[in-house]
Amino acid sequence: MKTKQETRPSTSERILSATLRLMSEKGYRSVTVKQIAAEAGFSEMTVFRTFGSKKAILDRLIENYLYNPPAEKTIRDRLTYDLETDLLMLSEFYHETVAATEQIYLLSVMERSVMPDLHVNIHNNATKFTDIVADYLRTMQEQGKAVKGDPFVQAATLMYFNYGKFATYTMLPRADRLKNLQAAVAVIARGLAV
Amino acid sequence: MKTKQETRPSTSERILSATLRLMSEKGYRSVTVKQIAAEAGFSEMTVFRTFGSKKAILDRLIENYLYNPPAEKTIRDRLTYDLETDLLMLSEFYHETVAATEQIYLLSVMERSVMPDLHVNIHNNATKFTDIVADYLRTMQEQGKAVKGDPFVQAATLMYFNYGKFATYTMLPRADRLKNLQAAVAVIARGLAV
DNA sequence: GAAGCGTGTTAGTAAGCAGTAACATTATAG
DNA sequence: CTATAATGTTACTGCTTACTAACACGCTTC
Repeated sequence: MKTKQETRPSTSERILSATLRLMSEKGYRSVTVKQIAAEAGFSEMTVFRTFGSKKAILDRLIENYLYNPPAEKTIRDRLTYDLETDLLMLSEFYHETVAATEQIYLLSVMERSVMPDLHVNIHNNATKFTDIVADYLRTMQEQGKAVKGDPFVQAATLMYFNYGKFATYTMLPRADRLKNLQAAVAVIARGLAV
Repeated sequence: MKTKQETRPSTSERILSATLRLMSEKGYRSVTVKQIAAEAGFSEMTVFRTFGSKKAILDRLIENYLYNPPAEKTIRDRLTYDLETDLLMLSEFYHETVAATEQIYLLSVMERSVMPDLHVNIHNNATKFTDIVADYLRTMQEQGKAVKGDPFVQAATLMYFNYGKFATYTMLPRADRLKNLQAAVAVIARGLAV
């Protein structure tokens, strides 16, 4: 535990972020420890001294992710109960959240057959988010502010859209991740309005 | 060229499909030639005799895909110019098309840093499909049967949704790929109706 | 300045894997 | 039945890569 003052990242932190950067691009097997060391700015020996094995670095990455789950805290406080406003806010929040863990997402996709738990975990987080949106839509239906229908299917419509957009821009990096998000959400909001 | 009568697949065909099956799960590097041989029901030697190298199998797979592009033929003929009907038909057609090439899709995702061309090619096919939907929506707008707006953004809304659904079920295989497709498309169709 | 810690360097081992060579066996066609 | 094509078996080479051992260097701290 260092002082809270942000200093130069530690050796293990630099190795971890280098590993994540490389493996989210090429996958576990294609990345060599030598490449990790070079990316982190150390010698290969230091990597082995710090983590013991290549596998241990990956394990630590996943452990770190699982212990710092994407925060879903205070979205509910920000609801205005105006349909389009809220759906846009929820979508923007989703994109912020997943953008922060997109490298872990890519890794989980590429190594899904080796570490199915991680991939399922990430999927479950998305489902949780969909549940929140579904809860919201149920409330809106009760208030006569949203069209009647299965709220989970309605929420999933929005979330599959958001996921499709996220995945596209994550695997094919370009600018403008959120380009046209407002206009697209407006279409869905209109489809859900009364 | 054998007779047209469908016989037992040839050696090279069996090796190719075994390779695609394995590599779409684990990626190029994690699959050994020995595993390919076992999956195809041959000895390792036969694989090398047939293709010369591991890389050559992959090259052939991609070549086959590029020479048999997903057919987009006669969708336009099937349009009814009823918004929801057509958007559902287009979505179903999209899912049929991509389901047929989902293994190539998975491979292109996992090897995207090694073969960016394939990944971009697949993305371009999706964009072409979006263009078709956008053309359709433009026509519908002109006929006063769809709400005014940028038709490409409208089409992309539907297609990001479809892609999100496809990707979810492809990377996390379960039954019911098209479950709730109709209800979800109905939401989007409602958002696009006049 | 001595001790200890973090890091680098060099050399090496062991395992896995792509690919080759040579010969044996089985299946198929004429 | 025989010749040929397809496939199997075994043994091997060479390369890559995870990982270890041993020693050297420099920086901080007391």
